Amino acid sequence: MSNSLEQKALASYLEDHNLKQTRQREAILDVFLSIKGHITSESLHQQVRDIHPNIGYTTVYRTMKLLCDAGLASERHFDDGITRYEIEQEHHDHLVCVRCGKIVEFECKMIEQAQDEIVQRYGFRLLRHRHELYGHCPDCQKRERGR
Amino acid sequence: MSNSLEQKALASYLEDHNLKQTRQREAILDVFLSIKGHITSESLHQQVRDIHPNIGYTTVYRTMKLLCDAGLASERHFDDGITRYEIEQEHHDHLVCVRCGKIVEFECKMIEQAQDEIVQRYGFRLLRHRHELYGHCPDCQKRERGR
DNA sequence: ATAGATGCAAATGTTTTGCAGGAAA
DNA sequence: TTTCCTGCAAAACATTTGCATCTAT
Repeated sequence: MSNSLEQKALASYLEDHNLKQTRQREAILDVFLSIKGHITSESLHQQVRDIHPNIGYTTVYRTMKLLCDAGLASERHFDDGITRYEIEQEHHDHLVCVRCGKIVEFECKMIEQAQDEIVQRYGFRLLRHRHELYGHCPDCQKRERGR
Repeated sequence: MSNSLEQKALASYLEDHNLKQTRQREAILDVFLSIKGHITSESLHQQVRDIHPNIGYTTVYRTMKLLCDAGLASERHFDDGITRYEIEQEHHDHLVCVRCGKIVEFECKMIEQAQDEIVQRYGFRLLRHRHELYGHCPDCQKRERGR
């Protein structure tokens, strides 16, 4: 186990909340951190099983909820309805390819400004937002033309 | 049953696809059209039951899928994971109050333009998008201050 | 008469919960 | 040794499917 910032953050969160550091929690965090992008509970469970065979689905769910509470992970719900987790980081939005499933992250100051105006117009107080663009990625467009 | 545009659209869709016009389908469409905003399957089922007591959940689901295929309804998945249906109309986005559940629709040309730029930058072809702002509505803010 | 629709019950897929045994503090 | 965790099995949801029956055409 590498001793990353996230590992330390988890340890201190656990300590602060009188929770225990277990091999399962470490293994799940390890696998989760090794993922580049977004991972489903199922895929996470499979990968954790490779290094920690007897781990249960339940523990994966419970631990991911814990990581979310600790601010290390966040849940994403794209249009297919399956929950995915990603590493909590600077806010960004997503471009999703509906053919191959590729997910690209983007950020746009202009849109954030426009959002603020809208929120003001309706008198809301903004807590968070989600903005997803669905389409075909360059590779899939090539593939389409190739046929 | 009123003979709205949507009723006629459904009738012609059914005819075109060799499907049958049934009392259940009419009842579901009637209730669905009477809703101002977004409705869950459960709420739709309850309301349809009031005017057509023996209708099954299954039929509600199947009919809503049919209405979506016919272009009269569309599915929405907000962050709570429960499917909601809305009347298919000009594209718009949503402001959602996370305290009381109120949903307000908005539209913003500036954002649409910014989106087009992003899509071009990554070489995607845009099919659709979703943009949701989550926060507290004015009423809930008042309530908060009142405490 | 026939294709298609319905409603029930059962299956599905995902996530949650109860609980007895097991491990960290 | 006490508190918290785990893994299993079962429950809980939302949604879908199989099937015998019914109905629109």
